[in-house]
Amino acid sequence: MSKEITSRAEDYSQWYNDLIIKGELADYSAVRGCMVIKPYGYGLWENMRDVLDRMFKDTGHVNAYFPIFVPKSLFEAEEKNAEGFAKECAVVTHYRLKTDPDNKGKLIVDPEAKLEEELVVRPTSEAIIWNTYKNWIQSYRDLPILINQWANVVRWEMRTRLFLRTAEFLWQEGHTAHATKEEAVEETVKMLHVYADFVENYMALPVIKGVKSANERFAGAEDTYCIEALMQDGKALQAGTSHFLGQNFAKAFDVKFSDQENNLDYVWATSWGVSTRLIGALVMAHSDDEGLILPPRIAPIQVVIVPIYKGEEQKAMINEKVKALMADLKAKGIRVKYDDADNARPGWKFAEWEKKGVPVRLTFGARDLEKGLVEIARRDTGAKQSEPLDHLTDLIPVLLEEIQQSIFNKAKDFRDSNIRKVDTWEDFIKTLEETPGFIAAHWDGTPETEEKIKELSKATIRCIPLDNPLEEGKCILTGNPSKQRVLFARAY
RNA sequence: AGGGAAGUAGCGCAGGCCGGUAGCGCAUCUGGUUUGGGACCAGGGGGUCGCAGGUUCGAAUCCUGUCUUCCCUACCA
Repeated sequence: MSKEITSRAEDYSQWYNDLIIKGELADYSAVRGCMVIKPYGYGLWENMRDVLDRMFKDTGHVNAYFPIFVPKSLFEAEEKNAEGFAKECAVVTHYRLKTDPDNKGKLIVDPEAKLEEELVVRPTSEAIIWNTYKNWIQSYRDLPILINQWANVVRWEMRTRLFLRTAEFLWQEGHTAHATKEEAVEETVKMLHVYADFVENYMALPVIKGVKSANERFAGAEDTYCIEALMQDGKALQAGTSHFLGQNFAKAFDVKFSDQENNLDYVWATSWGVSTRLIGALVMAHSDDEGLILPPRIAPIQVVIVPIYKGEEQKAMINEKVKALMADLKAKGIRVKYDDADNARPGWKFAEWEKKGVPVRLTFGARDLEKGLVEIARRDTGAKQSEPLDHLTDLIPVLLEEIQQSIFNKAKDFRDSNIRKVDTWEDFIKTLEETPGFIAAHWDGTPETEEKIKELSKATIRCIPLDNPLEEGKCILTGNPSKQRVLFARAY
């Protein structure tokens, strides 16, 4: 936990925003609620995307692309889904502008160019995709369809936050169609595990896998599975979701298939997605007051080299040694950057790369090099040590892995020490105020009680963990009998 | 939508109560000296003070209206 972080939300907000802006990940744009992802931040997203894409393909999926516009009539076909998103849709109503007759040089929307049917800018793609699948599926031989799409979506949120909740965001959405319920459920759970694998092993962020309660379920889903992560201020963040959609979309879009016995039945569906919100999770979970801390496996730059020299002669000597090392490191697949800009001093560069969270910094100083040494600094711990130049090629890959593990362990220790069992309402409120984090508590299983708890405490049920042990108990609010604890937290 | 705050140089802010030619820090540009943890000196450029009215000899400042943004509630990957 960062020494400057207080429990006050606005301080934490400020800290978070500064990290992202000063770390060069993203910035606010001219468009309300939308962000500009800068090259460094986009590089991070690309690395995450590449790993996920490989995982999707390894589990049998292929990529495709569907339109950004969804005709309103298609959008409203699955009622619950449409209702769930209706409040936050951007809608295209016209297709042309014209010069304002009263004010030359200005444009107005041409009232003559009103669309016959409005187009919804996709907040998610189930509607357009299932309308398409209808034409692709006739027989069990056409199944399963295992498609993923990398896309942008728009959700017109009232309140926005860089990466966590922007009006437009980038994501992937998988949409699969299956012949049986069992196969669809299996797919839903399989993809949840893919997400957990990615977030834990690449983003170094421990997650809890679970199922959402009815209140928190995706609009139009039968079951929503999720991974939940804990941020440094003790609030939870939903890091990814995988939905079992049952036959809801198949029924809404009339997607039927003939099975092997020639029976006609509706298709079973899943959808699953993670977004650029993951970058927000990464920032909030690992950073400190000096800036970002990026896990080596997805960091855009894994090693940065800063030279320190006096005069051209030393500079040339250092350049030569750096060039040789860089060639070796690149041959091992390590992303390395040489910061040889001569308009900034070393101290400036150190601070700058620390803000950007580069896992390892090498300082090539003329003084050390005379002894054949190079200083290695770890971003995660701040530790510095000098090592012989000729050992670096072997040492750095090992060090990067060690840092990856170390960041994960730190986050896991924090998470584990902030899951608390609570049995009374008084303790529940007190724990939320004094030591925020996950709270494992009994709940009577009714949506009404969940709603009441949310109203009174601002805490929601984050999930019912997958491997949750059964345990007799009493609901913390109503005292009614309960068979298991569920995880509560205040959330982003 | 309800409650609170703010709009002044690219960024961050002061000035406002008490009207009198627009200020500071960072950034930027020029020249020079520097380089082992955000260098220093000197000089320069950049603003119709959110917008529209009003009061006044004179408005960043006072008054009225208006727009925008942020924070707290509601919604949400």
